[in-house]
Parts: sequence; C-alpha cells; structure tokens
Amino acid sequence: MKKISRILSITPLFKGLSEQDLDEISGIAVDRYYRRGEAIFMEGEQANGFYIVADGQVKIFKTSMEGKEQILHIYGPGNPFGEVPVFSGSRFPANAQALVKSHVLFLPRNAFVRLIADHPSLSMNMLGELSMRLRQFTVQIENLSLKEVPSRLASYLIYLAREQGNAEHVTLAISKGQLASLLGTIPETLSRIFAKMSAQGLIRVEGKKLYLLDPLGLEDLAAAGKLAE
Amino acid sequence: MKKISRILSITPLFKGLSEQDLDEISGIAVDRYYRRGEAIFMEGEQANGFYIVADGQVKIFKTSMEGKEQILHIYGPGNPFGEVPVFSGSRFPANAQALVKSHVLFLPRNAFVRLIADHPSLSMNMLGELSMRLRQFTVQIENLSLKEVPSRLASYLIYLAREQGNAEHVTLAISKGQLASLLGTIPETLSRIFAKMSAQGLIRVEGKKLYLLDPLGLEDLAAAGKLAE
DNA sequence: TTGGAATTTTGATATAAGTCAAGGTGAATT
DNA sequence: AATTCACCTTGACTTATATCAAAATTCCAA
Repeated sequence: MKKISRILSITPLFKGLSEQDLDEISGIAVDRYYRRGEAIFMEGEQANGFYIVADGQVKIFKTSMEGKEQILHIYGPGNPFGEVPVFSGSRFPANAQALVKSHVLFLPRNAFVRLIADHPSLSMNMLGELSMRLRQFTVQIENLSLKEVPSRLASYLIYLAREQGNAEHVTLAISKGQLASLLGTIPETLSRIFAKMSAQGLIRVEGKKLYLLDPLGLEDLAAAGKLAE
Repeated sequence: MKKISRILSITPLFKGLSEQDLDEISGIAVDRYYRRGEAIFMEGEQANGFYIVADGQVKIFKTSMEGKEQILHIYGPGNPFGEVPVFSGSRFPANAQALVKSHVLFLPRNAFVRLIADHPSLSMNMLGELSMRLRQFTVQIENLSLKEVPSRLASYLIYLAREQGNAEHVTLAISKGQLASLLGTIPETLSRIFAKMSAQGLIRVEGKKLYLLDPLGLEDLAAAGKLAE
C-alpha cells in the first residue's frame, strides 16, 4: 500500500487532493505487472477502469490491416492512460502495450466515478488532463497532415531537448523503429532522414544519443523548411 | 434570453441540468454573430471563454506555412467548441471560422468554471464531451497515418450515411474543397478519386448529392482496400 | 565470448498524392 | 441575358515516401 500512495502523490492528476483522498484512492487501486511487449488492452475491448503508469513505459497505438503501426502516446511514471472509456463509450479506442517491464495501477471505473463526483478538484484535474491530450492530438494531426517527415523529426527533437532540459543533446527513450512509428513513418525512411540531417550538419547521431548541432536550423526545419539534398 | 435557453436545452453538454441551472447559464452566455468566412478565433490567441454553435456551421482548422489547411472538426447547432483553453493552457490550439452566417453563444471562462465546480453532472458531461473528441481524433490520426485517401473518403461516406440515416445517398453539407481539407488532401486529388470511384460503380456523384451504389464495396474500401485502376 | 536475433542502414524501385496550369461548370449579381 | 467569380475537373509532371531486398550493426543471452 505504501508503494501505491507514493506513486499517487507524484501523479499530477491527483494534485491538490488531501492525504485522506489519496488514501481512499489507494484503496481502490490495483497493482498490475506486465512484461516487455505484453498487451495491456486492445482496441475495441470493453473497459471497466483506467490505468496509471507506476513504473516502466507504455505505448498507446493503432495498427493498420497491413501491419503498419501509429503510436499515439508513450507514457511513463505518473501518466494516466485508458481513461476515455470511463467517460464515453466504454470500449478502448486504441491498443496499449508495455514497451518495457512495467508496473501499472488499475483504477476501477465505478469507484473512480463516485470519487470524482464529490471532488471538484479531481474532476478539474481530469478535465485538464484530457484537454492536454486534445492539444497534443491537434499537433499530431497538424504534423501528419501538413508537415513532411523531416519537419516532424525536427519538431520532436526540439520537444525532447526542452523536455530533457538540454539544448545540446537528447537521448531517445525508445528505439528508432518505435520513433518512426511515433512520427507516422517507417524505419527505412527515418534512417535516411537521420543520414541526410547528419550530412547537413544539423545533428550527429551516436546510437540513442543525438547531438543537436544546429538548433536554429532545426527550428527552421520544424517550422516548414525543406531538407536540402 | 428566451432564444438562448432554447439552444441550451438542446445542447447535450447541459443534459440533466435543472431549469434553474439553465437559466443561470443563460445569464452568463453572450450572443455573437459571424458572417460567412469570418474568423471566430485564431490559433495562439488568448482565450477567455468557449463557444456553443446556436445556428450555422463552424470549422476548426490548422493551416501550414504553405497555406494548406487541415480541418479538425465541423460543428453545427448544439456543439460546443474552443473549450480546451478553459481547462489547460489558455491559448486556442487551432483556428475557428464560420463556414456560413452563424450565431454562437460565448461562455466566459470564470463564470463557467464556477458553475462546473458545484454541478458534478455538468463536469461529467464535459468529461464525456472531451472524451468523444479524443476518440474522434484517434480515428482521424489513424486515417491520416494508416489509410490512403480513397479509404478515408469511403469511411466518411459511410459515416455520413449513418448520420443522415439513409443508406442510399448522402448530402454533403460542405463544399468538396472543404471535404478535401477535412480528409487531409487537396481538391484535385479528391476530384480524381470521386471520378475513379464513380467509374467502378461504387458511387454516383450529382453535385452535393452522393449515391452509395455499392455499400459493401465501400465498406471494403474503408477497411483497407485498394481502389483498382 | 560468441552466436544469433533484433535493429538499423543502404540500395533499387514503385506509387500515392501533390503541384502547376488550363478549362469547364454553375450559380449569383448586375 | 450577360458577366463574373467561386468551385470543380482534367491533364502532364514532380516528389516524398513506401516497398522489397539485402547487408551491416548492435544487443543479449547462452
């Protein structure tokens, strides 16, 4: 139990709740463990609760008939996922799978809905969470529809640099294949773009460590720019 | 004032609220009128409230540097829009523009947040609304990333048929150019695909009226299928 | 440490969809 | 009825990215 409340206390979703409230949530949360690559839920499956990553890394994704995959989110400790069916529908709109060995908390729907009804700050937090998701999807749609792959990659690198608080270099938390799927492309294409961007001196690639050699050039590319031959 | 509460009463967002509550909301809502083509808000603009379509048609969209446009939603009477900044950020993530002469209600942020705090059913409705949006974006991302334009069009036609409750034919509420932008393509491409689909006997196009001649063929195409030459 | 699988890269080729340009159609306005 | 303008269509061409195949590299686990 101790372990659960520690995770809940670092979860932004529960910010502003009292110690007691957190205990109450601890009471309804259930531990679940997944191996690397294991499915957590599948698109279309009936949901009876949602999840919070306690430890590890989880991807939310769609797949096409032909087997191509599009990653929608990658979540780490403190991130909730699978909440959509709690508030609408009741079936998951996408698949969730553990990218590495992971520990997640499962929050049963009914108990949570009861909780939310008399904790306005919890519902405001959840509204904030869903709004952030909508914002993010907005960007993802813009990227897929209005930008080419090099721009998407540049945007992502800039985003990572900000997130990791280091303008010099970033470290990929995922494989390049998974990055391709996140950017809406395939590994071959991503690889070629890495090569081109390196040739132009925009970046230097050393395994999972990427040096951002020309931040302005990257900004430029992210905005609209074409990647020269 | 009479007019406002009639609109509020048909707005799903306010379902389950008492007559009094609706009156209270009427009190804080402000009428706004827009001409065809007029901007309602722009991406990045500071928001101090959200909107509900009372009458007319509004598009939410992003544009690229080069001027290509991607429509995210098209809303009609009873649909709320621009709520994201109410709960996160405070800037609009996209643009809104009236597609036809429109009447919208503006709900100031603060008054609405106060209202939501002590009306659990209102916050549940809003959570439901945002969840539906997330669901829809999920589909849109899937379409853009994993399906080709003919499949997207077929999906859209099937969706329209369901919405309009007629399996035989559907009527476009928007121009073909706008439809192209909604599907993430350009008018030329859409036009060619209409031509091809007509040649295969899948549909027949008569201006804004589209006859679905081969529902199974369309289902097939929507799922994954390729459009033959 | 080595063998084998997974991941990444490179090359040759195919293709869906975008661009540019020119007509055509139809509906509204004068 | 004539004119204009927005919308739609068609054609020739270009291009970004996917596909298929194979080689190279990296990563683990035996």
